[in-house]
Amino acid sequence: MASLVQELSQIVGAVFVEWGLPAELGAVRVSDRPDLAQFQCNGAMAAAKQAKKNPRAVAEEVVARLQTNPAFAKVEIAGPGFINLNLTAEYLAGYLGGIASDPRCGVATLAKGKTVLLDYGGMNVAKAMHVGHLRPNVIGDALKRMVRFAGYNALGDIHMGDWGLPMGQIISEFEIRNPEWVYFKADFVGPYPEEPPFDYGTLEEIYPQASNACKEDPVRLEQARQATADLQNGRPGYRALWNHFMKLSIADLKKNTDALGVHFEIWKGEADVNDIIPAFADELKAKGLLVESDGAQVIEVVADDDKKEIPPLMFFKSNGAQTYGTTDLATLYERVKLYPDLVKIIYVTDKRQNLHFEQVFRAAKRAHLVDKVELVHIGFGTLNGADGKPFKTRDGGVMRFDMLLDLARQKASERMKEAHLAQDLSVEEWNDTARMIGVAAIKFADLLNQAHVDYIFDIDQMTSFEGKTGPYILYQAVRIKSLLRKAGEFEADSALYLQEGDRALALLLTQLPEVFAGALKHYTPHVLCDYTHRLAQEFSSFYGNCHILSEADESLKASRLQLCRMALAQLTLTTSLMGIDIPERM
RNA sequence: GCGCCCGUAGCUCAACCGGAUAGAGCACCUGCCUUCUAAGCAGGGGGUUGCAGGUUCGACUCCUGCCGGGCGCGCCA
Repeated sequence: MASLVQELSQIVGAVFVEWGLPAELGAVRVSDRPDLAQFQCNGAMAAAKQAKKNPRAVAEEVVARLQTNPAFAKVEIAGPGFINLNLTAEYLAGYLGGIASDPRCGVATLAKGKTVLLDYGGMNVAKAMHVGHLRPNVIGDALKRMVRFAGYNALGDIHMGDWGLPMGQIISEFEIRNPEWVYFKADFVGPYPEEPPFDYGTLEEIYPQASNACKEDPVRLEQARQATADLQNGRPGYRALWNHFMKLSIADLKKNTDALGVHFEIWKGEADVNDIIPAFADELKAKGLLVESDGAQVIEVVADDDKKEIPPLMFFKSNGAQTYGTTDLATLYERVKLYPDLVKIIYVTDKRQNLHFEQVFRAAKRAHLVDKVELVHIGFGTLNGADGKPFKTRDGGVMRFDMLLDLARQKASERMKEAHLAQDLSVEEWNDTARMIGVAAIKFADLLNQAHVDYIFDIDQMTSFEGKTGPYILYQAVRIKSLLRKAGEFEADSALYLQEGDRALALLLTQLPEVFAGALKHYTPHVLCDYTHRLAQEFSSFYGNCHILSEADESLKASRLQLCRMALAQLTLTTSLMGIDIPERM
């Protein structure tokens, strides 16, 4: 199914071809000047440059042919050679009618049978999920939904931090506190207990204490390092203890990500590649890529045309231990083997890891691991407080994730009370609606900002029902739902009669395919947010200025209800791509 | 020292591959509720796009040099 802009580009492109010009120059796009026209084509200027002709003369040749086309109500040349186009109401209505009942709202499927893996969790074992985990989860999940909607088999991998020094720090801390536990007895032959002798809260508490102890005391740090090495070498008691960490942590992470509405298909972590690392290292050695440097084993990643210094990827530290470079590269190696249809891996992490991923990607290319796989790193910016510095709680701490969601829910609830909204809801419905609005507020605000820039986290602003916010979008969508409920049954494929007041909304509804394609191509969900907001606003304007239920002309009423239904369908689709749900009432 | 990112309205942010008069939201001002959810709608004011050059029909966008802010640069992840 071609989008409207594609249809128009074909028409205009064909005319360019008639004049011996490339069809691509006939590309039509939505006009920059809606006061002058609905659509424009800039190809005449480019063609004139190539053929060294007068742009207006070229445009005139093209326009002469277009004027006879029944699709256009108006074809004009403006300025240096812009071709401005307006559609007839019939043509526009005909196009919209064609996508009215399309569950994809006119967006074509772009791919089939190919797998894209997204690595976006990055949460750590034994460490409470906090505000810093918001962006990778929200952005990664949205990108995954977009990739999936495009037709790919999209897999989200949480890639937990479960194998580094923190594990050794916690294990050694437990060993100091509870040396009598069977996990630490060298002569114990098992089996180890099924249930851990501690709960998740204890684990969460112990980690920062152990971490601090190691910072202050080199001897303590050495203990932790040794424990890490022993764990990685498979010491049974440590592995049994580590299994407890995993079980408790995953349960807690699931609770948090479920509350946020973010999901993972793959719950793997750094530890999962531990066993393949020796063989992988041998392969790298055989390829001559693993070289010694200052006692460590590294992969050089400098290129001849590099202007900057780029350090090698650290594969084995001088003490033989792994780094996150080791596990990231080995994970890549495993993923490529595991998913034969893999065409792309998208990593969503803090942008401060830019250099690390450049190193990993270069190493992977040198090792020919990814000859058929594209690697993409989306580095996101910092979440700042009102002072422009990294967001902290009042007492200077890091806000826990569950606190963050609860804060958003509370704020949403306050706003609902202020607005006297949803007063007839039951307590359960009220709380659930407040929760949905809170999550929508946070996700929309996060996605609205370009991923790579830092942004100011302002909970009052993002939960506001006014302005470019999640709640505003939901509010408009709920108004449509309410309207459609009142309208009752109506002809599903009613013909569209586009009056003056309906035109702007109708025109906007044709733009989703290009918006989606652009957002997907550049990995920019904020483009989708912007469109969603424009659509909500355009609907609101339409709603404020046009009679719908009270419209006496039955066919016009049906046509307007059809527009409402399409607007709701698109709002539902675009918000779902952001991981945002729309309540029935609010 | 080297490298990456950012600098646009009072504030928070957009601007598709170099296109027309740089757009939204907030805040401010003026109208509109006996009609479908007024936390809505209609309208208004507000800009030397950090600075200085360059490339061309045309630059927020590309190039060079400055100024200001953030971040990174082998054995943490």
